[in-house]
Amino acid sequence: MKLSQRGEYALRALLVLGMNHGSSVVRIRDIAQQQNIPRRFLEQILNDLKSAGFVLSKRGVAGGYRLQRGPNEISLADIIRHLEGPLAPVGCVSVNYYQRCSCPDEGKCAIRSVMQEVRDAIVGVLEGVSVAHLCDRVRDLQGPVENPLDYII
Amino acid sequence: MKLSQRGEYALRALLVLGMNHGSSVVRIRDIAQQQNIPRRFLEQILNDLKSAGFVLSKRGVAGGYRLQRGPNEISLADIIRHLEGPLAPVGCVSVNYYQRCSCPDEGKCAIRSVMQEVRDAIVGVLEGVSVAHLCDRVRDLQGPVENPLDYII
DNA sequence: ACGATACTTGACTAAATAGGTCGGGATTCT
DNA sequence: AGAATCCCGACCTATTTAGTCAAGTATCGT
Repeated sequence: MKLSQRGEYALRALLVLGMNHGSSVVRIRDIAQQQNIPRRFLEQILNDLKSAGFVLSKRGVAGGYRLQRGPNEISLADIIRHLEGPLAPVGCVSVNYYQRCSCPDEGKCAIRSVMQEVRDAIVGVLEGVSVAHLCDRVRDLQGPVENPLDYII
Repeated sequence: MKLSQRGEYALRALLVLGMNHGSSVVRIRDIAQQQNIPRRFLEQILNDLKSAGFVLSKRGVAGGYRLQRGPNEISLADIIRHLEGPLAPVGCVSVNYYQRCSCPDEGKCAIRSVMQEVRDAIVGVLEGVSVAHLCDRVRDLQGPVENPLDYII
């Protein structure tokens, strides 16, 4: 479950969009500058998030991105699963990306039973946190600010 | 924290050594055959585990490997940390492999605070399980067997 | 002493993944 | 029309993963 750079960028971008939910759209360039993400790379990432249904885009002069669903309907688990694949440390305990492993009997595999616990622990945290929750944490951790763009993410 | 093939092989090998603790040593070939691990690759892995102090080796005709410390003194966290590096999903919440990330203020980073919880959850499980615990689970999951080599791991 | 058996060491390789970059096309606003 | 913005696919380089291989060294039984 090591989060790739790509994954971290995606989370940061979605958090920016979450903080600006309600206002129209945010430009790639603004997100890239504010978060110090390579612009071209971020284009690619947002495109991916778009085809996955996390965000919407608007083209043209006043174009940009915004969240497709409400911030409280998107869990970090969903996002990371889409970006990085399984949350589980091994395929044989993954619910969404199950893959049989080479051991003779999964039901009797001790390593698997531990990994199952690890998976449950990870999923427990990530399913419980939505983009909206992240936004709350930002506001909790920093004092209230006038302009949403002033929040440091 | 996706466990690599190498890491899984290492855990399986250590579990075999744990189940055979007390008897003298176990040959690479036996572990490889029993666990269906490529022999040459396993050589490499055990060598690594040896220089890390997890196992001891004996050369020559009646040679093989055994655990260096007692099975209850080796936690899965230790093993995986050595093999795969940080357990934390991002470097900025890793205790043993801390690495500063690019965000302006770690103390106010909402993503980091979630990742911190994920790390704690993972470490909580893996620190709590030793090779000895794994062996217990094997015996719990399978009925008792005469020969330690008959346990399916 | 000697040969068989096992571990030891270091180099090597092929394929996949990570982390980007780039050029040019399609839309939309003014 | 023209500028700004997203869209799309191809491309690139470095690192990691999953192994393989050859030759060397220690140990034991006879």
